[in-house]
Amino acid sequence: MKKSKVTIHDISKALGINSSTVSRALNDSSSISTKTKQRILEKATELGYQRNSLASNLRTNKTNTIGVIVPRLSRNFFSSVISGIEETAYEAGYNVVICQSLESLQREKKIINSLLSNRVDGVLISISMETTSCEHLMAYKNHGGPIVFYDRPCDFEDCSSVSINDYEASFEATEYLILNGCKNIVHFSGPQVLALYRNRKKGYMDALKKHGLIFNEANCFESMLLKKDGIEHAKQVLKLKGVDGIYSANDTAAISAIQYLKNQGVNIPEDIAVIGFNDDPISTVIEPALTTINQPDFKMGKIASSLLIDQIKDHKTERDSVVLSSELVVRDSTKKATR
Amino acid sequence: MKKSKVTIHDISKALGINSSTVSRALNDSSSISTKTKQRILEKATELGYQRNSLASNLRTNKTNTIGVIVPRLSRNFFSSVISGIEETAYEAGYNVVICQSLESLQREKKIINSLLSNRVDGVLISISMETTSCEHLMAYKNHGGPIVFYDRPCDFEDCSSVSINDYEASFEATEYLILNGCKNIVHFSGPQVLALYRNRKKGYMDALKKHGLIFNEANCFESMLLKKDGIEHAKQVLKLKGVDGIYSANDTAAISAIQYLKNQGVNIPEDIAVIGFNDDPISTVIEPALTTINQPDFKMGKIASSLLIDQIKDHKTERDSVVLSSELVVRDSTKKATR
DNA sequence: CACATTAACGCAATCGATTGCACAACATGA
DNA sequence: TCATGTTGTGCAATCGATTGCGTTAATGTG
Repeated sequence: MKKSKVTIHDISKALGINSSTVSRALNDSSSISTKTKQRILEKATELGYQRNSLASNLRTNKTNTIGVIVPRLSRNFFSSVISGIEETAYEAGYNVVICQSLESLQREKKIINSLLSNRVDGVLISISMETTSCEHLMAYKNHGGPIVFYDRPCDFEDCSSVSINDYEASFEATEYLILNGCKNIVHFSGPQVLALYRNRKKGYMDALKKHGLIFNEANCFESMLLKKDGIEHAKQVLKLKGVDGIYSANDTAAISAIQYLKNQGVNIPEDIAVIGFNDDPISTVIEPALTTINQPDFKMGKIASSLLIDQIKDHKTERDSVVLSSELVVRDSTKKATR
Repeated sequence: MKKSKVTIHDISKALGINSSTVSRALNDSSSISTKTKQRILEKATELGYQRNSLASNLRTNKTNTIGVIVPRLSRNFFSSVISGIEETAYEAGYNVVICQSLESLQREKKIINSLLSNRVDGVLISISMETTSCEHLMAYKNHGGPIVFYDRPCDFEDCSSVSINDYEASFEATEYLILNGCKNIVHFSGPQVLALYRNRKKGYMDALKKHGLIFNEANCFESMLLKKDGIEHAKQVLKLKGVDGIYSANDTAAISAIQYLKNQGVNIPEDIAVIGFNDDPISTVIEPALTTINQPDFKMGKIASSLLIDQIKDHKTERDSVVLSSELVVRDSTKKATR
C-alpha cells in the first residue's frame, strides 16, 4: 500500500529549485535552461513522479478530454464510430471517455451531468431512442462545452452534426426492391421520434409513390429493431399474405426475420426479398447474404471528432452539418432469378 | 459562449452564508439545519450550479471512477463484460471510463498512464495480446490503485482476477469432437503469450492424449484469430488432408473458416466438424449453426467490478481468483449423422 | 566602463471544494 | 446561577499544478 504521492513540490525540495520552475520544466517551457530541465526530468523519473491531472485541469480549466455518448457498445456500427473518434482525438492530443446510454433518456441525463461536472471540453452524442427533447443538452451547452451530434442528430439549433443520407439511401434501397420485381414491400422502422428513422421511412414511402405503389401504414412495423422485434415483425409479415419484399431499417431485425422466415419455409429471396441497413459483419454470414446499406462508420467518427475539436480549439462559431453518403451493397437476399 | 462558472462561493455570496456551509449543505451533511439546506439548494438550482468534480476529487483524493481497459470494443464478449461492469459500478456509485488497447502494448501503456494521472480509484484490465510483461502494471499498482484482471489474467502476484475454466472447457470441447468420431482434430490457437490461450491449447492436447490420439504441433495454427486468420488456417487445413475436426479458440476464426470451407465444397459437419469459443450472437446465424462455448460475460463483468470495488472501499488485502464455469453449447456444426 | 537587454528562475495568488477546529447561541441539569 | 452540552456556522488551511510579475545574474552595446 505505498501511497506514494510524488508532487512537483517533492521534486522541488529534493533539488532546491522552486516548484514553479519544476512545473515549467515538466511542461518543457522555453524559459527554463536545458540543464535544469534535465536535472528535473531525471529527478522526476527517479522519484516516480506522475502528474496529477486533476490539479492541472482545475487550474487551467480544461481537461483535454472529450466525452462520447453512445446508445449501445454492442452494435458494431457504434464501436467502429468510436474507433474513428479515438483515432482523430488521440492525434490531436485529446482523451476520450465513452459512455453508453443503453437507449435510456434517464441514463443519458445522468451521463451528461457527470461529463459536465468532470468538465470535459466537448461532447459527441448519438441520442437515445427515448430522447424527444433536448433540454438536458441545452443545459450542457449553456454551461460551456460544445456538442456535436453524430448518426442521430437532434432538431437542435446551433450544433454541428454528422450523419448519413438516410433518405436517399432508403429511397434507393426500396427502389432497388421494386426494380427487382417486388410489388408489396413491408418496412421495419425504428422509433419515429428519431429523425433518422423518420427519414428512412420517408425514403421508403417516396420510392413507393414514384413507382405507383400504394403506401399502406399497415405495412410499416415500428419497433426498437432488436432481434426479437425482427422475429415479431416476420410473424406479422406472414399474416399479411402476399408480401414479396422487406426493407428493414437495420440489419439486426432483418437477419432475425430471415431466420424466422426460413424456418417457416419461406424462400429468400424468391418468395420475399430482404434489404437491411448498416452492413454489419454478420450480414455476410447469414444465408442468403444480406443486401444492405453500408455506412462510413469509421469516417463518421473521424469527422465528428475533428468538427468537435475544431470548435474546442478555435472557438469557432459557425456550425456544419456534414452528410456522408452511404452505399447499397447488393448480396443474395435480393437477387431474383432473372426472368 | 456563456462560460457560466457558478461555484459554491457564488452561492455563498448570494446568500451571505459561508462557503463551507454551502459545501456541507450540498453534500447533505447532518450538521446543517434543514432550513439553510433548503435555501442553499434552491439558490443552487436557481443559479444553475454544477459541482466541479475536479476540485472535489483533488481535495478528497478520490475520483469515484474506475478505469476499464479492453482489447477491442467490437468484440461482443467485451461489450457484454462492460455492461456487467457498469451495472455493478453504477449501483455502487462509481463512474466507469472505458479505454480500448486495440491489442497494442504501447497503447496499453499510454492508457495506464492516463488513468494514473487522472487518479482513477482502480483498474479493470484484460491485457492485450502483445503484453508479455506486466511492468507497466506494476508501476500503476505501486502508485496507488488496485487492479483486477478479467478474462485474460496476468501471471501477477497479488492481484485478484476473474476468468473462466479455459482448460476444462477446452478439454470438454475437444473430447466432444472425439466422441463424435473425429480422429484428426486441428486447433486454431491464439497467441501463446496469453495464459488463456495456453490453457485452451493444453486442454486440447490433454483430451487428445486421454483418448489415445497423437498430438501433432503441425495441427496447431497460432494467430490473432481474426477473420482473415480463420480463412488462412482453413486453407492450411485443406492442405493437411484427412482433417475431420476443428476446434477454434474463438468464434470469429471458426466462422470465417467455415465460410471458406463451404465455398471449397467441404461439408460441415459431415466432412469436418467445427467447435468455436465465445458463443457470439453470430454463431447462431452461420449455417450450420456453430457449436461453441458460452462464457458468462455479463456475470464476469459484475464480479470483476465488485471485486475491485471491495478492494477500493475496504482496502482489502486478500486477493481472490474467481474462475467461472462455461458451458458447451451444441449446435449443428458438430452433429454427425448417428451411425 | 556604464547602461540596456535578455535569460533563468523565484514568489505568491489562484482554480473550487473540503474539513478540522473554533466559536456563538441556546438549552439542560444540578 | 454556573457548568456542561448541543446545534449550527464561520475561519482558514489544504489538495497539486499553473502563471503573471518581479528579481537576479549574465550578456550585449556603444
